[in-house]
Amino acid sequence: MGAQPAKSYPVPSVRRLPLYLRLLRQLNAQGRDAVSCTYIAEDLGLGTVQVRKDLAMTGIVGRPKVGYPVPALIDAIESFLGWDHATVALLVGVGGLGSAILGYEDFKSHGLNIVVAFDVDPMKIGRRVHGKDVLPMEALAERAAQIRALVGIVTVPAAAAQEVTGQLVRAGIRAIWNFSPVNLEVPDSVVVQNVRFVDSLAVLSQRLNQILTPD
Amino acid sequence: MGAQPAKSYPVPSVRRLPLYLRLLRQLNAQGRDAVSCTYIAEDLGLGTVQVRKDLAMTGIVGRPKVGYPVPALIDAIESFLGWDHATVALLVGVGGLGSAILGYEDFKSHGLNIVVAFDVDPMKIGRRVHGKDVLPMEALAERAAQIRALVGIVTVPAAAAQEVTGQLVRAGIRAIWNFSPVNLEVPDSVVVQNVRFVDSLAVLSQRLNQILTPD
DNA sequence: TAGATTGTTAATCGATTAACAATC
DNA sequence: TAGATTGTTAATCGATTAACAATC
Repeated sequence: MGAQPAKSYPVPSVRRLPLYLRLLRQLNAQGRDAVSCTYIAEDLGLGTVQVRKDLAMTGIVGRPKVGYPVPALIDAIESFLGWDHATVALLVGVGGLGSAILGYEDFKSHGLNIVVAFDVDPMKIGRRVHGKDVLPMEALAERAAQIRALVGIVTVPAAAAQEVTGQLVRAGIRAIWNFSPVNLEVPDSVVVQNVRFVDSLAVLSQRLNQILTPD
Repeated sequence: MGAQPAKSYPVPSVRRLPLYLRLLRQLNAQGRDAVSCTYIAEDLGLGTVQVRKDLAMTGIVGRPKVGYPVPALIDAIESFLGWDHATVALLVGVGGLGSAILGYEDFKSHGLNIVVAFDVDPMKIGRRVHGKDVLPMEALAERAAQIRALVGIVTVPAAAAQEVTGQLVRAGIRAIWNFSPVNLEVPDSVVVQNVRFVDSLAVLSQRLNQILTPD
């Protein structure tokens, strides 16, 4: 008895799963029913052992000489990530990035169903963006409960991010996908995943610097 | 003689630099002229040794008992990343995400100057988006040379990403910031940095799954 | 001086890769 | 059967963390 160790998987491996999934869906569409690690590794520029380890994480079992069954592997990855069912999400902050995310059709095939958006701007409230209603912040708590939203997407300016996060947490949201540069404070019962463009830009800049100054 | 080993820095450390920079700029605006690792680590939720190692990478030297001089540390980070001068960038693919990036003012304070955009859509060509001209793809090579663009931002649909990348490489671009899900092929002389939303979503989904199913 | 803080060397931890046994 | 491929255990590599010496 007591709290389970809550088996944790390597983040780098989890991050690679969508890469596999994309390739596998292509292969599936082409009617291929089996694929080997060698093939996947070759195509994605990874090591064969790494691919095997990553895939093993999802519970899939391959067959020597044959490889992995494509449809079963797709199912295994989707089920491991919870992408076999749609998770209800809402978005706060209908600026440029928020609007782009509302219009990004791909999330649907990745387990995320963005149902409604919220903003403080009276010019935006009442409109529909990519088919989704933009409601006032005051409606957040009630609507979130109504639709049983589990994920909150934060695309507000930095100054508003923590305040919005508090509202999301109080509204019963369990995961926050944060596109603002702020380090959000949340209770342990809520998960935060950050997407910070400038972090990625730093790596780009540093590597560009390096190839430009052969010093 | 011979090719230098080209000293490489840990990617995780480089990715953390914008986090430090953001805090330091805040402190600087408040007029603080020195800051300790303890303070930084506390504020960002990191370890003090990690902060020291990361900052040491930029060449900054601190003073025991005092800490680091804030303005000098900002300069050190900016110069390490090449953010002390604007790097000229162009963007290809003026869809939702592309437009959002064109309007994202923050990149200017992170060394990136997005000068012009390109698209294939006749409805978009000739327009201005967030003050930037949208030109036809045919104009890419000439304009890229004219403005001496070093960075190409790829925000086109997956199907077009590799083709566009080829055009960018031929136009003399040295770094590609790729927002498409495709693994781009480029020569060794060109750097690619990927931003893939669904990779981040995978981590979010898996962690959400984990807190929802206490199993 | 005493003590806070930096800088560095050594130990730990976790992910990747290599070696090899198992199996269809 | 032979050989390709999976699955796993051990070795390596790199990043983080701990211990401690240096210094203002």
